[in-house]
Amino acid sequence: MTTSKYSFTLNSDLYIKDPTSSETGRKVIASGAKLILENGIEAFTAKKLATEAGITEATVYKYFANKQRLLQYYFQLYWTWLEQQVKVFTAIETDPLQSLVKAVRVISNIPAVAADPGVITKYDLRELVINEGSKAYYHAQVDEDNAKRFFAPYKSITALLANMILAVKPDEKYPLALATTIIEMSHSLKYYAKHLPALTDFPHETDQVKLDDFLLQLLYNSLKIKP
Amino acid sequence: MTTSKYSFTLNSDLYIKDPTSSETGRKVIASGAKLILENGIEAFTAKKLATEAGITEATVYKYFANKQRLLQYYFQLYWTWLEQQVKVFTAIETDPLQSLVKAVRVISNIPAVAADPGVITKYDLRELVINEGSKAYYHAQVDEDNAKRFFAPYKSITALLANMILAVKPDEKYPLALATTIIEMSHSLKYYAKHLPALTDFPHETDQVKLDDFLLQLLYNSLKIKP
DNA sequence: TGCAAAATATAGTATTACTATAATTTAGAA
DNA sequence: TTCTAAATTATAGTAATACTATATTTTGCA
Repeated sequence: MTTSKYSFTLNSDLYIKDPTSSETGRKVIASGAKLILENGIEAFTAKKLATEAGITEATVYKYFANKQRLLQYYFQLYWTWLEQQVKVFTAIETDPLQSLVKAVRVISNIPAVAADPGVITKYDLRELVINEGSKAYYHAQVDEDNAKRFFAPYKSITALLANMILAVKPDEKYPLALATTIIEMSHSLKYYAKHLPALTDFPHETDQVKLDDFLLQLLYNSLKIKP
Repeated sequence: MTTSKYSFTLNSDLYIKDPTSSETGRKVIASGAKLILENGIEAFTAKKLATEAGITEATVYKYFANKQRLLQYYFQLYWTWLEQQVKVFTAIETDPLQSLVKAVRVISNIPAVAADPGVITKYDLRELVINEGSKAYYHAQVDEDNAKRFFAPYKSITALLANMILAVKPDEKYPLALATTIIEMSHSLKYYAKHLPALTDFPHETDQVKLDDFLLQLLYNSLKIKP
């Protein structure tokens, strides 16, 4: 493990050379995210990344062993950052329920902001993880990768939310499964709203409000609390 | 659309030649499922399928244009079959709540049974869909594929469950999102229990009972009903 | 200024995801 | 039974991919 520019620790087994340690590395990250967002991970190749970033294919492989690792890098970066966000935004709350509600809102809704050129916004990073994130672990090598602790940040934010659930309802039988449900659905329902709206009751992209409302309802009802 | 051996209709755009119409086609389906289950869709190739099935690579392409279509075929087969199961098993119930509970149990739990050799069991088909199913729609071509109605059976079972939810609680604001949540989590929590148990409260594969209990709890609480 | 590290240019390999076509086998109709 | 059409095979080929290797050049910094 090494500390990177993001001011938190990412698993160093993910990369060969830390991409935050050089301008070239940062270009790999930014161009990779752009291309994966535009055309999906399946259409993404090292050659396209090299062309987009203005570097050579061989250089790409100096940073990441393969595209699965690059995807897992984004995955880890996202969840690590999101957990930090949750911690920052809930720190000011004193009431456990208010904390929990705040946490769900932070997880469910990331505002779009103007980007520094050549840097991925968190909004884009989130969209990347919504679209492709599940492929980081729905993979034949999941157990190996899990042993390398590649999914630790995802587990960590889930555990954090589960503990906040327990703080509100200490006798909750399934805090982890409930936390997992909230986190997973906050992402997948967003995807469905955009691409398979028949699976949701909030078909338009604009209906973030309804998604938040649904998730909070689910939570309130599960904790048997009145809003 | 054509009617196939499964006694329900699958979208004929999924295949070039109906694989249920010949022994060779059935071998493609059975061998494909076996290989995808064993090593995942990423490691799966037409050549391996041909070798496994004892046919030639060219023949495989007479049935399916590419492996994405084969995956979507399994996806559609599974959800079509599962919806039928739900209908069969809920037909005998008269009480809407009992119907709904039965539906959730059918969706969440498919018993392992002895296989006819050379035929995929529903249990294996389910595992395939749990492991790889999301890749049928988390894909850059999702909108095109949706326009071709490849996801119709998935939408259909979701709508069925949503209507059962409405039968129990007519003023439910988000019946579709709730149905989607139950269906999605019944599959993904099973995967997590096996591979990322830290995300669940029922770590052992044996704990199907706890998964069922969790999903029913979620449902009861959402509908504000006491078990 | 000199040296190590970083990046490039270049090349090459095995595999994949198909497509094409001619030859052979098979199944069913006349 | 023979004929025909369809199914399948055998064979071949192509463009692209996912890397790996290595010698050369550039760059950063002590």
